[in-house]
Amino acid sequence: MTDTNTMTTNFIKNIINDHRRINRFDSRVHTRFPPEPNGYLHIGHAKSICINFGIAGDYAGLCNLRFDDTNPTKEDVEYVESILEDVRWLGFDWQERLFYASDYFEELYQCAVQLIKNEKAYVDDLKADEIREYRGTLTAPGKESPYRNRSVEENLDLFRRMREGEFEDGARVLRAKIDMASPNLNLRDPVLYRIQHARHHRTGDKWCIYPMYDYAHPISDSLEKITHSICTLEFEDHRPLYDWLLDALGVYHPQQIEFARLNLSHTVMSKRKLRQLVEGGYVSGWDDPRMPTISGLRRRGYTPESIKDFCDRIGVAKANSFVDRAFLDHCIREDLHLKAPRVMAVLRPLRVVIENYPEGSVEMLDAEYNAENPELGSRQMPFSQVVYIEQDDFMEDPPKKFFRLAPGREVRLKHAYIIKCERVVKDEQTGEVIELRCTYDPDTRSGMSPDTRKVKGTLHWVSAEQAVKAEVRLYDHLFLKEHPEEDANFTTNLNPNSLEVLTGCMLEPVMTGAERGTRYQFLRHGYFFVDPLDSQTGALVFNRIVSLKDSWAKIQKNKAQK
RNA sequence: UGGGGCGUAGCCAAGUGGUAAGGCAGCGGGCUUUGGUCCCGCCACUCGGUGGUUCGAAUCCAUCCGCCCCAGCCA
Repeated sequence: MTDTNTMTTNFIKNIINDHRRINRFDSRVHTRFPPEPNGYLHIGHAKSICINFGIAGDYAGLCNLRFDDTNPTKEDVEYVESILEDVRWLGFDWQERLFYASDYFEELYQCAVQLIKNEKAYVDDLKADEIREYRGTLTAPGKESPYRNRSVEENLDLFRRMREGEFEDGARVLRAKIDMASPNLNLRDPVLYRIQHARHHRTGDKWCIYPMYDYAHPISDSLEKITHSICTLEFEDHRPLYDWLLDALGVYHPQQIEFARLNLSHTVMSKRKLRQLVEGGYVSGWDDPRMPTISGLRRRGYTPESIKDFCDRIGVAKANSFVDRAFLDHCIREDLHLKAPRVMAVLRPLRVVIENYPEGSVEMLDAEYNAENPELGSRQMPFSQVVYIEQDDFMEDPPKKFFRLAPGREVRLKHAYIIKCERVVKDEQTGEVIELRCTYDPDTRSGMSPDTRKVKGTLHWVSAEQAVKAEVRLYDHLFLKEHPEEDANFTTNLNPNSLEVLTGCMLEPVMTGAERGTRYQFLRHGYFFVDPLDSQTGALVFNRIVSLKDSWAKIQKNKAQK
């Protein structure tokens, strides 16, 4: 992993540096990550998590984890549990500072009472659609509710009775008394509390009125003595309300700062759309390895380090942006490059018989796990008369620059010998190549010195007799289009080939013991993860995390386009 | 047509009056028992456009253009 984070700067850090220069907030830095438990976290949330916990770490400050659980009808403990797991998995520690907005319901209520007493809030009897009408439009000012000038006593009484459950859902709301003519719609007497006779996942039936985000959030930040309340751009318009409320209450006042949320190419990021993919059966669940959710990336085999590195390197700014998926791929390849043992796996086997190799004899060849990281050690690989190679590594009539196996041509089998293709055996019916008859040069075993000849191609292979069968799942972009959300019905852009399941894959015998949740490089293919749920000893299942870069495939693709 | 933001390479992004960092992608070459990695080189005479201020402007001013967000009793 690169160590760019400590050197990178961004506009948020610039603001914080300014604050520290003038000793604002006593030079403290205290952030918070405030998810609503109404869905699973995705990589966009990871960006926010990394910013909030990262900045706290950079300035020796603190970062709280706080659930913004103010809407019981949409939230659930299933989500809070998954969120806790995801943040923890990413490697962040909120220590003893796990909070819930619902912990503050009583304080929030008392603050509302104070606003009423100061004639800064009132109970409105208008119905939802009436409030909408009274709000006006983007260009026309709104008009004041007929209930706007009730007495403090009446407001206090009504608000208390709202809490006590005297009224039906939607019968009344508590509103801030600000300015119905404000060009900022958020200031046109925003709703602070609504009546919802709903059971809350933490407070149960204690409450039947629930605070709105715009009301609960600033006060929660204030109570926690947050210094920098970092959120996404769409809340920029809400900042005047955030500031108004805290000023109206005369309480500790954090600074809200907004940044642009992350968009990733070839996928969708909104909770609503991700939910649609799950509920529509387009994917197997929130943790489907094709999903951009934290749980999906984890199931796929991405490391927390690679995700953090990615988040650190994409930067933080206010311009809307679309980060290329290729950059995420780059980050995981870089992370696994030295970490992952490199082993042989033949995904689409082609049988090769080495005619001059003594039948029935097996020799063990030494093979290091990672030539660039000797610490990973080595293992023994059996070599025998019958091996499998990749179907793609043989062509009967190869093009110019193909330097793999072809009739009459030689290649090296990595860690073993140079072999020559003598004959091609085909299925009499279909004409399909079903076996290669080859010879080997016994003087070319790896490690022998002097090395005999140089050949252009080196192939991976597996000895047939000892091979371990496995299932391998190859993943590709979930969507064909770079920006699938451009179309109203984004599901039409789904990639029909985003998952390919290969069942007859042949692995070298050392892989028998591959443990769930571990990562390997399959030589010349990519990085693979032993599926933590589906893999069994004797029935191994691998997820492709990311392929290796493949310049041969690129050449082929460019040629095909011409 | 109200308000709030944002425009630096194909994609991110630094840059805060002194002459355009870095990464990804791409292209060319070297090395290579992974067509991987690694190494070397190329890739913005110009910062949305146009005027202006200045010895000097991506940075300041004016004006125009483009894109995003806001009319939930969601967050």
